[in-house]
Amino acid sequence: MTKRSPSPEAVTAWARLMRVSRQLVEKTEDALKASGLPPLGWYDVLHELAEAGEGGLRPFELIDRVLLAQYGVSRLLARLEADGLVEKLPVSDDGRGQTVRITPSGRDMRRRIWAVYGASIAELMGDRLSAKELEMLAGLLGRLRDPPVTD
Amino acid sequence: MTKRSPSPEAVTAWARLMRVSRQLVEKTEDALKASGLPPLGWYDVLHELAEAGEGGLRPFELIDRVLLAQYGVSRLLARLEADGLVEKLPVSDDGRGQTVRITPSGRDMRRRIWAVYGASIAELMGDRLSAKELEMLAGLLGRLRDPPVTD
DNA sequence: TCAAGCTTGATGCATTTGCATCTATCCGCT
DNA sequence: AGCGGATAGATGCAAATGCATCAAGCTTGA
Repeated sequence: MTKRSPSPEAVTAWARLMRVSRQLVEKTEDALKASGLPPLGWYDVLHELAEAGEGGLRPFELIDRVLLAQYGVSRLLARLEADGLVEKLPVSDDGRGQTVRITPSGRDMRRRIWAVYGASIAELMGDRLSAKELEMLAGLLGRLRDPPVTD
Repeated sequence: MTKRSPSPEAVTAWARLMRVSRQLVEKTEDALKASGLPPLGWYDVLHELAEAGEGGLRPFELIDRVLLAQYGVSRLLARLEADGLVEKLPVSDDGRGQTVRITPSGRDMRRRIWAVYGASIAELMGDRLSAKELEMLAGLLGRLRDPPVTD
């Protein structure tokens, strides 16, 4: 197996990406903590479940959407359920599985998190780049995604 | 305190940034694990110490450079020292402090990690965007950085 | 039909992280 | 000199994560 060297441009872009993404996450997490709200991961799950509607989602469907390992989803859902933000329903045609649905209080929590999360996004991204630049950034990032996106 | 809403462009760019950065980190960590190498955080510290040269760095200087909390640095250095990759020296003019210096075996480890890390960057960034695009990406990300960069 | 193997989700155990706090030293001020 | 507060670094304890494995249910094929 031959190892390749990255170009200087690739290294610079990588370093910026790593540093910036961690800074943004950290600041947002700090804002959430300061408001007594749960971490970002909770929002991701509540968001996906809210979008899924009454039908809910199977835990394994959440794995790819929130980029967590199977056990990560399992335990995060357990915490959300313990807090009454989601509920687990047995699924008729598969005795192993369950369907997870967001509860009213889960929807409420999602809104409360978004008030802070959204403000953080507005401050950290919206205030620093124009709409055109944001689209360009999203486009470039889309090409790094797996699977790559070409919009 | 009035909460603001982010623009759709900002939300899209944010979502892409979050997802892509996590995917890239995950793939790179997987590659390191597959080679029996330590995680990315180890590289960051070894890299900073290698750049610092024989003079080494004080632990508190690493905090901002590697974006870790104070206790994170303290414990990561303890692990690196236990593995013989760095050494801690008392510092003459401050009895509280210490200077951390990379060892030859630390330099070697840094090289071994880079062989995999660099290849990962080349594959995940270099292969997907042109040099021009990488520069543009770095420029946009630089504006999101704290403190913002205007190069 | 039923054994072999796959999928879904949970969990025991070790490592890592986060938070709060601690010790030791240093600095500034009176 | 000596007190009060700040700074450097470590650490006890709780929570979260990673890894391996498990149990239960499903599917396939001889």
